[in-house]
Amino acid sequence: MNYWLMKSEPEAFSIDELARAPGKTTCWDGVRNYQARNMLRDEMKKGDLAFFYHSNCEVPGIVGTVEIVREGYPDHTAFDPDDHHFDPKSDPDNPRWFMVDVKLKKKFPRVVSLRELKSYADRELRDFRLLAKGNRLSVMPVTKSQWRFIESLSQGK
DNA sequence: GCCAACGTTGGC
DNA sequence: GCCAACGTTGGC
Repeated sequence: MNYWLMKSEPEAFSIDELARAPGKTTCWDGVRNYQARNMLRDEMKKGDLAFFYHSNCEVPGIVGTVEIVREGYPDHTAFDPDDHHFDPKSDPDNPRWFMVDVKLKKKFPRVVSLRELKSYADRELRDFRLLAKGNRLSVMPVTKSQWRFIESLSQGK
């Protein structure tokens, strides 16, 4: 089993919206970056777990966990001219963009903020991709030890 | 709203 | 294949 981190702008889609969604499940659409696409399409497996990260907001940080419940399949929003994520270059017969389905596992009792995560950048989170210089990936791998550490942070104060 | 750091596009 | 111009991301 592998671990991941997935970013979403809460203004576009927040963890509370996921909690209200039917079956607490949603398709993770709109990823338009090839590196992230490859992970969604090829590497994420059913049963994998991912952190839900709120980006571009007042307190950016990790707000909970989700489970991958459906593996990579074509992102249909790329085919819809009226959709914000429409991409004329994605052909239904040869889709360029992919998505997975995720189900809410747990909303953390508190936000583990980016600011807090950064305070461990020289220690437990030394190689955390989120903290790497210039990192803009919206989907990225997390190691097991990083996962455990951040989960334990979310339980404490 | 600003802007640095990227990624993509397209002319040549 | 180079690279300038442009668009996006996302913290602050």
